[in-house]
Amino acid sequence: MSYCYEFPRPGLTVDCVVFGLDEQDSLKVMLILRKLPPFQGQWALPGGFVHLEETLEEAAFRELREETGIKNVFLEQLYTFGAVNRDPRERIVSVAYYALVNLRKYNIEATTDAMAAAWFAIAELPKLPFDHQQIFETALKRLRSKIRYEPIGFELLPKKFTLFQLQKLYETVLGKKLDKRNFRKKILKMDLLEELDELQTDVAHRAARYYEFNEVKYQQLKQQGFIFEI
Amino acid sequence: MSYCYEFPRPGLTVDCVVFGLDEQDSLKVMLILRKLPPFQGQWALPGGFVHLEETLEEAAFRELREETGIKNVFLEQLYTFGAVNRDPRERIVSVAYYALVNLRKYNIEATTDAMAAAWFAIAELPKLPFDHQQIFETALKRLRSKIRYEPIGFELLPKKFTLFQLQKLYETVLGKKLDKRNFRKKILKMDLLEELDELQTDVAHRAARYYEFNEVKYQQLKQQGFIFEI
DNA sequence: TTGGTAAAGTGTATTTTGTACACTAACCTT
DNA sequence: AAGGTTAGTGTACAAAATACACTTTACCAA
Repeated sequence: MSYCYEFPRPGLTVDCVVFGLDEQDSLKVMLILRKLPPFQGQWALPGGFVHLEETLEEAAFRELREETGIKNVFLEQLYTFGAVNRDPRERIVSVAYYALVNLRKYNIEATTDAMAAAWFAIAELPKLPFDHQQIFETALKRLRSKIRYEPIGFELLPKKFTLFQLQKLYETVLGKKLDKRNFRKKILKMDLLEELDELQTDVAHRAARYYEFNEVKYQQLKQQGFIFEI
Repeated sequence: MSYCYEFPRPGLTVDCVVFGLDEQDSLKVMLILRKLPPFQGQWALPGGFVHLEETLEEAAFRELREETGIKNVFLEQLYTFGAVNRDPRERIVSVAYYALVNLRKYNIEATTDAMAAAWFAIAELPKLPFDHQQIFETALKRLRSKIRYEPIGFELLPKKFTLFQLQKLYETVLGKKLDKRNFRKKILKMDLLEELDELQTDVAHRAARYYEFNEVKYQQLKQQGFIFEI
């Protein structure tokens, strides 16, 4: 069976840049091992062809689920890459998405076979096929700028987190140290975090308090013109 | 002649939202009158199918030139729209771009036949076909947020402009009044404008000084971490 | 020529926000 | 009991944002 058109058409794919924070607060990206040519056996961004009956976002979620087991995560369109020779086979245009994941929930072992997908520190990525290096760089740049004026950082943390975890996250993503007192003052003043009655346990020092991000409150404030900014 | 593939493929198009500022400092969008079905005879965003041998940006520039006569303008990718039923014929995915134009240079009469393209005030757009209303709204939102932290507003003005023209532009796009003294203080402090030895002529009041945006200086400062912000 | 009109151009005082900085508290380990 | 580790807290200073009103210039019309 084949599908014929009057004019030639580019192929259309989606690719995903999945970011996660590991236990040492370092930023990682999930790559998959390609099982088919081209670039068989190389690590690459998860992705694949868009089906006719699904939206672009649905295609991105489907590929993520199929290739890495990840679901129910923050996912946002990044940019569409359309260089003429980005794929060695033929003209293929790719709509890139980026995702933010609480990495603790997605130990690779639990979700897919460990040989097919793995987390890589962003400073130690292998050489990527196609224009995936460029896609990754675009995603990292977007994450770094977006995290400053939208509260998307919480997507990388567990539901309950300490203020210091949050600070470390910002330090990691933005690549600079922040002042502890000023950071706390600023984030608490926004009134977006719920202070929980729960403290850390099993830590070798004074236990920190847990907080939760209040998404509903954020949406309300946003309506009223509030602008999140770190 | 026809082109056949093993799996069905969506069609791939580009659409452009072209913004211009008219003489009364009001924001306009260029629409074209569709000559072919679907939606024949309706006003719509300029756009068309992506060819195999051109990038997405090249396709957007080509369609702009062919349909409106516009060339050499600021053009940037906006978002890719992929709802399953956005086109009544079949599945078509569209990569949207937005453009900023010095409208005085592009009087419709000078560039293309006046019946085929026209400027519309953004508050008085006709009903648009496909998801073009949504594309337009996305573009307007992008323009409003981007103009605050990138010096793209200058693209809408002639090369030489007065500070008051610039202020009016910001007031129009952002939809609020700004303080004259504070605006001048802020924009001049950035040191991105060249004061020219030239004044307005033929105005019924004190003539204002012309200024020019210094793109080279902006790129240098940006390298050094400078962030433009209004 | 003169008076009216319309926008140009200019400075300061106040408020708000950002920044720099150091010690005590609590809990675990040895 | 002492030492190690992170939690948690306030103030003084600097920088940036904001609010605000009058004089200057040029043309036009009477």
